Amino acid sequence: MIWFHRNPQHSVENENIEVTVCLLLFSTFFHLPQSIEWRICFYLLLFPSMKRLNNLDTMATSLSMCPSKGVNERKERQGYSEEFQAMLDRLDQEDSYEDGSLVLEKKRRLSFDQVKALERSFELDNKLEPERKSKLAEELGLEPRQVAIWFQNRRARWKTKQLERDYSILRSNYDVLKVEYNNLEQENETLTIQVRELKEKVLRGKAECNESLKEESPISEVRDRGASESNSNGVVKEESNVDSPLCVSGSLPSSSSVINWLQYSDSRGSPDKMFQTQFMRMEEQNFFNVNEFCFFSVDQSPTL
DNA sequence: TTGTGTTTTATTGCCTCC
DNA sequence: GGAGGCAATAAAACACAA
Repeated sequence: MIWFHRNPQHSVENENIEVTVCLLLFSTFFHLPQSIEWRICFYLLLFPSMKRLNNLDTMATSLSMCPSKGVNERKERQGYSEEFQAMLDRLDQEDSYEDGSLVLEKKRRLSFDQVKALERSFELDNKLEPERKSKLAEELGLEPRQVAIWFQNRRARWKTKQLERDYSILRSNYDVLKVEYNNLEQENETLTIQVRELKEKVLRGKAECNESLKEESPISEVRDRGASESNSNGVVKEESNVDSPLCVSGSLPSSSSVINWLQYSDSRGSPDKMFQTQFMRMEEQNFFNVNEFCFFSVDQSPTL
């Protein structure tokens, strides 16, 4: 009975041959009749579902090793007894109808030419009007519904491809933006470092100024005292502040005083020109803030 | 040969439009 | 309410590696 195994990818023809060989052996062994009717009955007994997979005539011809085709079907059956012929007809009819509707054929792929014609038609217009559907169906020997289904599935495939294309475009745009963002981030970092260095220079300049003032203080004190003696309204103190604007004790220099100090020290030739130029430019653009040096947040990620 | 993944054909259920 | 479109899915056919 190992012969009767079922395999989904096993062809019906091969299986019929195997069954036939097995039946012949079985019949010989048990002295059973070896007529074609007996073989088919035996076959149907063992494989009641098989009558749906292949039509009975194919099975019968296969079992009898006499293949028949199309118009010869009735002729092939003429060799059967009347009762058996009637049974075949009855089974054929049962096989053709199920719950009042026709049993559908097994799923068949469209031929190359059919697909080519449908593709051509789809390229012209991916929507199918009833007239075109009927015409195409007639030309290709298909059911109008098959044509409609093909167009429907083709539209779905086209849509999927289109989505993939759109995605790849968006992806490449995103990659470009990301590279630009990384460059800007790097630039921002460089500028931040540069600003920090400038700030340190400013503080260092202030310290140097304080030291130099300490050295000059006895002279100025004498001068101040003399001036205050001659003029008691404090004008001289202002003059001394003009000479050294950064030296206002106890607070950081204001931006205007920093500029004045730069001009002052430039006249003496101590800070370098580049430093002054950058500093002035930042001052003009209101970029400079003593407590905050970052140009923009680096935490902000690029978005499309 | 067989298991598995992909493609193609077909069905079902829902929605929109006329 | 019927026709047609669409998304989700089933199932058969096919391709291919092991």
